[in-house]
Amino acid sequence: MRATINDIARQAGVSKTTVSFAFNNPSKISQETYARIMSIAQELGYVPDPVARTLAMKQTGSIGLLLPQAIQEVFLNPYIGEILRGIGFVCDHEGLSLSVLSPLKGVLTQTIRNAAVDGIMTLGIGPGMSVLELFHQRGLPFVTIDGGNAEGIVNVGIDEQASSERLMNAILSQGHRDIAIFMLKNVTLSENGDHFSLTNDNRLSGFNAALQRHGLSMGAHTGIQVYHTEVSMRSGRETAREVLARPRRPTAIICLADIQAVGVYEECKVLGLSIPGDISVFGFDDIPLSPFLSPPLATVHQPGFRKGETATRLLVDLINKKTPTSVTLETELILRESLGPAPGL
Amino acid sequence: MRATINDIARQAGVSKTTVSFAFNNPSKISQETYARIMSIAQELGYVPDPVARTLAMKQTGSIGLLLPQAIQEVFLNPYIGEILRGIGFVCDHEGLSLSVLSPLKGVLTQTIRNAAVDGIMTLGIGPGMSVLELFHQRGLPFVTIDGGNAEGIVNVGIDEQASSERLMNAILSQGHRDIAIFMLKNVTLSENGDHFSLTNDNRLSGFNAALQRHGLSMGAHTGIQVYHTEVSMRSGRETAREVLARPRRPTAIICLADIQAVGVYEECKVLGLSIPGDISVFGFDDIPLSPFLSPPLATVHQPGFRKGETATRLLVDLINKKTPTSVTLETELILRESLGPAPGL
DNA sequence: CTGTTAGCGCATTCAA
DNA sequence: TTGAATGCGCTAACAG
Repeated sequence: MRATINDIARQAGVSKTTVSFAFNNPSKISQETYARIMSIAQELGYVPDPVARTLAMKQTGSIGLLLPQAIQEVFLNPYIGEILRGIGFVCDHEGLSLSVLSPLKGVLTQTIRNAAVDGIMTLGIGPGMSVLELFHQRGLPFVTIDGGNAEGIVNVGIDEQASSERLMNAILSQGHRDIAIFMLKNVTLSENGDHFSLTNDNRLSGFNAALQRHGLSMGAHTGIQVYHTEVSMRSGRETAREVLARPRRPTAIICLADIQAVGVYEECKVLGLSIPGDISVFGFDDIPLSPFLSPPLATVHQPGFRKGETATRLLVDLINKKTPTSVTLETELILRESLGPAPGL
Repeated sequence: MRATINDIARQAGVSKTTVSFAFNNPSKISQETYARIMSIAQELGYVPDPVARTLAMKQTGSIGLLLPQAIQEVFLNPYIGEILRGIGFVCDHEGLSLSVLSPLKGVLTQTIRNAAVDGIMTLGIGPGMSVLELFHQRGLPFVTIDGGNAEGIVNVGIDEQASSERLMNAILSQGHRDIAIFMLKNVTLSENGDHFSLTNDNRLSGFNAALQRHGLSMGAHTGIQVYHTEVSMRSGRETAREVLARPRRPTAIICLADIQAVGVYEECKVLGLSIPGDISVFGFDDIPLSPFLSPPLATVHQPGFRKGETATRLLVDLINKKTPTSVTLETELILRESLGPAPGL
C-alpha cells in the first residue's frame, strides 16, 4: 500500500495543503517544514499520485495520436516516423507526453472515451467520420493530419490534387502512356470498419486532370490502370509482380507511398528489369531513404516532420483556447534517376 | 461545462450508481432505465470522465515507453520503429494504449512522476541508473530493453558481446586490418545529463575478444580505431568523411547502427570509392531497408519487433503480479555484398 | 506561513 | 433492481 499525502501530513504534523505545497510550490512554506516534509516523504517513499493530481487539476499534460491502423502496420511506413518526429519535437518543447491510440476493432469508441488526454490528433481521419463526433462529445480539442479541409475542423495537409497533377505531368512528359498506379488502401478508418480515403480521391482527381489535358484517361481499356495496395514494401512487391506479368507491361509505376517502391525495385531486380531503362518508378512522400535507393527514387517530397510539428502546435493552441486555422504545406516534385523516358523513345 | 454523472442521474431521476451501471454493467439494471439513461446521456453529450474513472479503479490502461533521447532524435533510427511496432502489437492485443515519454532536460524526474501509466518500459537504461529507483519508489512495474542484466530487473536484450565478436571475426577473416568502428554515442541517459552505454561496453569487449585471438588490438598506433558517433545518417556521413581522409585509410568500416551506414555509403559515392572494392562496410541492426541499399549491407540482424513484443509481454505479466525473468534474444550474422576481402588480397 | 474545507467525477459496498 | 454513503489522492480557495 503506497503512502498518500495524508500519511505524510500526519507524520509531519502538518496539513495536506502544506505537503502539497512542498511538492508544487515550495516557496510558499518555510524552509524547515519543507525539509521535514521531504525527508519524511523520502523515508516513506511517497510520490504524488499523477492520476489524482490530474483529476484535481483537470489537465493531463498529454496529447493523443489516433492512428488509422494498428501500430504494427502503420510504422511499416517510415514516413509516419517523420510525422511522429515532428509531433515529438513539439511535445518535448511543451513538456507534453504523447499517447498513441490504436483503433482496435470494435472498441474504438472505448479507446477514445478512455483516453486521458488534453487533446487529440488524427492521421487520415476525414470530415464526416463519426470518430470526430466523439471528440466533440467529450469536448476534446483535436486537429487532423491529412484529413481534408472542412468547416469547423482544423487540419494540416498538403494540396493532394495539385501535387498529383504535377507528378502525372512529369510522367507523361517522358512519353509514358502505359502506367500502373498503386493507390493506398486501408489508409484511414471509419467507424463501421470500412475504409475510405479522401487522400486517395484527391490524388486520383489530380491524376485525371493531368491525363485529361493530354487527352488520356484511366480505365481497363487504356494503358493507365489503378491498383489498390497496402502501404508496405511487401504489398508493393506483390502488386508489381502481378502488374509486370501483364501482356501489355506498363512502362511506369507510380507508388503513392515511397515504401511500396522499394518492393517494386526488388521485384524488378528479380525479373531482370532495369530502372529506368525498362520501367520508370515514381514515389510519393520522399522518405529519408529514397535518395539512397538504387537508382535514387523520383518522388513527391512531403514535409512529414513539419506536418507533425504544425499539427501539434495547432493542437496546443486549441487546448489553450486559441482558434487556429487549417494549414496547407508545400510539396515538391523531386526528379531522381528512377524516372526516365518511356522505352523506345 | 461538461455534464457529469450527477447531471445524468438527476435528469433521469435515478442515482449515480444506476448511471454508472448503465455504462459499465448494463445487465444489472432494467431495460427501460438503461434506455432512459442512455438517451439522456446522449442528449447531454455525457461521456464518463476517464481520469475520474482511473482514479477510482486504480488502473490507467496504458503503459509508458521511456526513450533515451528526444523523440525526434530517436526516431531517426528505423530500428527503433521496429521495436515500437513490437510494443504496439502487444498493446493492441491487450487493449493498452502507449504513452511515449521523452527524457526532458532537467525534468525527467517530473516526467516520470507525472506519467499516468500502469507500467513502464525503458530503452537502453542500465542497472545503477537513478531513474530505476524512481520506478521503485512509485511502485511502478518496469522492464528494460537493452538495459543489461542485473539482479531484480527484468530485461530484454541480445548477447551483445557474442554478436560483436562474430561480426569482427567476419571482418578479420576477410583480411581487413585497418578498421574504423563507429560506436554509439548518446544512446542512453543518466540522471545527471551524462551519457554512458552498457551496450557500447559489451560490444567493445566482443570486438576485443575477436581481435585478441588474431593477435590484434585497438589503439591509435594500430589500424583499428574507434569513433564515437551519433545514431544518424548524417553523423555516419560526417565521420566517414573524416575517417576516409586519413593517410592510412581503413579498408573496412563497422557501423554499430545500420542507419549510419547509409551515410557512409553516401560519402563513399561522393569520393568515388567502391563498396566493397575499395572499402567494406558492416552494419548492426538489419533495418528493413538494409537489403535494398546498393550494395546490400552486411549486418548483424537484431530482432527489433520481437524485442518490443517480448518486453511488452513481460511488462504485462509484471503488472499482473506474475514474476517474469529476463530474456535474451538471438541475433544473426547477415553477410551481404558490402563485405568483401581487403583490397590487395 | 499554515490549516480547514470543499470539491474533482466516478466506482462500489452495503442496504433497502 | 436501485440508492446512499464512502473512498480514490490531490489541489485550491479561503481563512486565520
